[in-house]
Amino acid sequence: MDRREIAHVMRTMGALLEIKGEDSFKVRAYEKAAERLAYHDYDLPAMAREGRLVEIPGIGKNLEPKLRELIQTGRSSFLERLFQEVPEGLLDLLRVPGIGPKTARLLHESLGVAGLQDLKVALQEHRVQSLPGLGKKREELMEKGLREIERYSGRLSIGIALPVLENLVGALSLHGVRGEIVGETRRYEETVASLDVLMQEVGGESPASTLARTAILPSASQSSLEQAWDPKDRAFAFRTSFGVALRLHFEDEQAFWARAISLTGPASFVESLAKRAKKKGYRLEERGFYQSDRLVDAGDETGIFGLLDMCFVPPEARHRPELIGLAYLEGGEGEPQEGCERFDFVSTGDIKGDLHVHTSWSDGVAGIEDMVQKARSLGYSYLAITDHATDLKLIRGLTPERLEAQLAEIRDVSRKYPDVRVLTGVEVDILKDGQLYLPDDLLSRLDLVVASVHQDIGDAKGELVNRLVKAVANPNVDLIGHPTGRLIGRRPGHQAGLGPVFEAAAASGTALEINSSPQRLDLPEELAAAALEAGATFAICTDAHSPEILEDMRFGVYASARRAGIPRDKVLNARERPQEAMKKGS
DNA sequence: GCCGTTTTCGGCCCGACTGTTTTCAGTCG
Repeated sequence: MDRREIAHVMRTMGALLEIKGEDSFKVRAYEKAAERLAYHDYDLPAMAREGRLVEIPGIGKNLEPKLRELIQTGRSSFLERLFQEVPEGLLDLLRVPGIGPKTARLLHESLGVAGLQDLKVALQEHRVQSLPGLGKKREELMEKGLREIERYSGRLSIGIALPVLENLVGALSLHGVRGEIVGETRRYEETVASLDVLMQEVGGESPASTLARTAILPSASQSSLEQAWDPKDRAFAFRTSFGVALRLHFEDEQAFWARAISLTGPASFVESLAKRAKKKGYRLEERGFYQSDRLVDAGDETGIFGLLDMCFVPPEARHRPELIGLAYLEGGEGEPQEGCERFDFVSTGDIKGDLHVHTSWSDGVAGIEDMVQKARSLGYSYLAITDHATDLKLIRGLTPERLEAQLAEIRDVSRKYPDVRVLTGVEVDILKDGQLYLPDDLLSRLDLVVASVHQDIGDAKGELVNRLVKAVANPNVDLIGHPTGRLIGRRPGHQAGLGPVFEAAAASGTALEINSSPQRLDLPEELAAAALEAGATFAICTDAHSPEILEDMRFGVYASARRAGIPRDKVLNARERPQEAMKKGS
């Protein structure tokens, strides 16, 4: 079981306890433990064996046995008990805006609502507004949120899907078995409906034997493996705790890459590639790349594109038909890969620094020095420390006084690490009237100012676009943080009518963030493409609240920027020197 | 439920907003 899947189960336990009405700090303890497990790479099987799980911060005498069972058997009797008391579907209700644990329980106990489908019906019949404490407004809020949730139901964030599959492929390779990530995950879709890996068949070994030998699914017996095998699909399908299926496809060596192309998709791309093949005298099928009924050994996927006189089309660009046309090298011979600058999108290797991170000066969990050390380990040339300046009380934000104190600490840390330029910055709130939370004279002294909307996200007065335009026009603002404010699968954010913001940003040189957090991916691909069209520049940032999250940069780069076709010269933090990444210079 | 103790229990993420109340519970950032 992947550590992220274990973390997911712990989080589920917490949520179920919350619905049961348990003490909120107890719930919090499960969430904290889950967080810890998700982001730290402990050798869990060894620690479980040696009774050392309690060494993990947040794991005490009560969580230890639950965690150990989960690690060693892939099951949890505690979770199963909880599910007997609280229907699984109630968990989904918690994602609906306006529904917390109390309301979820109320809906269940008085209306028998046990999931999203029940809720939908109850809302349609206006039975929800009759409940004590609820009313018409609440019903409308739920109805609106439900639509957003339905769009993402049964889907898993790329932020979990990708690392889980990378781990799995890594474990396979330790056993000499080749695996490639395919499907939506390979294309960096924001969310995926299934987890797909293509495994190469091992000569003289059945797929079930190969799988049993690699022990990547410790809880699966040989017989259960044989049951999960679908000979027609040539794939195993397993249920995961994430609610999406894990599919392990098998193919022999000769047909491996043809099958990989087919499984990577999307269907429209595979179809047009097959047409191209036909035109070039080949036949591209699901299970082989042929010329006159003979399997062609093209080497790998790139080789197949080459034989079709095409540039390699990166998987994350295959959903865009106009890009496929660009890949054709007519009359082309020789080295198609070299002539493919048209796919020269910004890449993770181009990123020279992160311009939006938090520390324990506001709601981050690590100190400035920890973040700087992590930035160094990633090979960055610069890092901007941008803690919150906000009047939201939950976050202990930076006041002018605390900001002064922080600047002194940044100076000290800077001296210690001369190889990384630590930029002074702030993430300042855009208030309800479009003013910023800190005064201009203070902002003008900082290297970099991120301005973001955290208040009145619901945009009660319909002023959001004006607020953003006002912030963009402020000469002290370098970057607009998570411009739409969406949270994937939870709230849609403001995705319509941002044209004026993009135009203002292009005119003033204020960059727009592509927030790399897999929960946000904001700007999303379509809007990033629109902003690019409008002439805007971008900064791809992680918004990290802990050092590990600095590694999430790739999600912004791939799942938004590259899918939108953004070139590196439009990305501030792909620039070599920090001064170039700041509008004002330094 | 965890942690850190002044070692056996109290603190841990606070407070505005909302819609529903008739004095506030629940949600959310």
